[in-house]
Amino acid sequence: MDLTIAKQVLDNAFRQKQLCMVIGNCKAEYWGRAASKLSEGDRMLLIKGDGSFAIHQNKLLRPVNYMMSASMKTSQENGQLVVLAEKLKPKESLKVFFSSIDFCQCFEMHDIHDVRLFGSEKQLQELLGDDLSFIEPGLTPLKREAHFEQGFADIIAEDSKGRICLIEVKRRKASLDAVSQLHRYQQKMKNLKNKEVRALLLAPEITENAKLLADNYGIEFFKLDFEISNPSAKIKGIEKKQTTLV
Amino acid sequence: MDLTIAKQVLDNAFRQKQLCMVIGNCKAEYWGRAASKLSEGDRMLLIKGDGSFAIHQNKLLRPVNYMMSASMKTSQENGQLVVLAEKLKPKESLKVFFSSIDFCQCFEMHDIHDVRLFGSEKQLQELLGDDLSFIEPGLTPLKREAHFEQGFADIIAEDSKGRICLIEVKRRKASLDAVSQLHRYQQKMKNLKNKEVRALLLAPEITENAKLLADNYGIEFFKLDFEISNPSAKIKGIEKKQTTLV
DNA sequence: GCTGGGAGAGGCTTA
DNA sequence: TAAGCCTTTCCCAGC
Repeated sequence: MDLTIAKQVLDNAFRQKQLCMVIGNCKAEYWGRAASKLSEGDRMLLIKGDGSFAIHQNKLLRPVNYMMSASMKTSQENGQLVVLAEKLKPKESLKVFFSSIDFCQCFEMHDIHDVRLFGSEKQLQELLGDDLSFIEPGLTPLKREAHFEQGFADIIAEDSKGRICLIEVKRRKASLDAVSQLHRYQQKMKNLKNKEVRALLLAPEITENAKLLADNYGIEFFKLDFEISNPSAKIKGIEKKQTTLV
Repeated sequence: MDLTIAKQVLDNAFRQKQLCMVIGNCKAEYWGRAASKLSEGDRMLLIKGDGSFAIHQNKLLRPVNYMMSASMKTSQENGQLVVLAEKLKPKESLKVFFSSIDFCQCFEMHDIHDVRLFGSEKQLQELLGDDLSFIEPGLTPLKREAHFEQGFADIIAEDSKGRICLIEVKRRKASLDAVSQLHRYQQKMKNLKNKEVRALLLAPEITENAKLLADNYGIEFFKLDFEISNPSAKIKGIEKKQTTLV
């Protein structure tokens, strides 16, 4: 395909915020938050109406080079079609050099619906929030998402003995990060209230090291059994995993 | 475009591991790690030779629905072209229903070069590893074996007073996570060696709360000044940020 | 605008 | 295979 034609097609499409696809042999240079060089090869350039700019190889989900909210400019240099994406804050530039183009076409896209997702962490929290006796008898919610200066806990509750309980819900296997995160909230709350604060971590699983760290911090782990149905999610059960006494 | 033709084009392209692009009006259903429903709209389906499967809207960098390493199957149901992506471990399925297709084409992609990235965290570590006196006079790296055996800090060194120093390098502004991460290493090392262990956090910046937490944990923060040049990165300077005495 | 944190995170490396 | 961690993470909600 002729590079000059391709340039015209793109320039017009940018104005109309169409979805643009270019396939051809190209190289690319990025400079900004990092820097990169991509040598010649067949790639697909995907440009979207909101300025999303992505160079895709024929592998992996993610683009090999990309920019969000970019301003685009095309030009011809040395018999190549150059597509430049630029951005301020942070200052970035991505330059693609097409030596040949197999395909270049743009489409108007009519799309008013966004995806509805079920089984997110937030949804699990909501399912739990209503009835914490699932977790432990006498546990009553105080307020959801109480904000601290350092982040927040998913649920704050009070147990039957009047102790504050911070509850963190994870939809995936809990890792060291999750334990550290909850520990930070626990420490912060302890300092605020100047009394004992329980920390409860709910997750479908936990890694071995994370469990050790949780035990070390006095964080209680509960196995959260849930299923993703459609169009929602359902808590099937919650079981406390006691610290193994050595 | 005729749906039956599109089906043939795709079936053939899957066998040849080509890059496939389909544009048309579709809806989609996902079930697996979570569940989702996407109502009708114009979208682009991008399928790659390695089984990467992505439904793109005309906005955002990321696909609205996707699957990696998927097995693909096409079929026709009720006058719709159905493209099904499935996977085991974890068990997932993504079904796309095209009611109409504007475009469907596949390309053989010749591409042997991958991107070379400069300014990664690992590269910064390597630049530092050679000469720690940048950070503090008398700081010397410990044996590489120790680094590998433990494997949980970027760099392990010894200061002029013979104390073990754990050094964590971050290429971006250090957050609470970074501080927690380094603190975990510090605690672990303390328990192993049963003596004082210094923890040094090197980053271009640090958030306010992260700095407070670092101070609280006795983690020392150093401002790391580097620049991304081409084709590499360069450490420009390292300056210790003392705890502000209130 | 910055900060914190989730994500169906993805993707890589090492044990 | 699992765990841990980096990413030009992306993306969003709060402040």
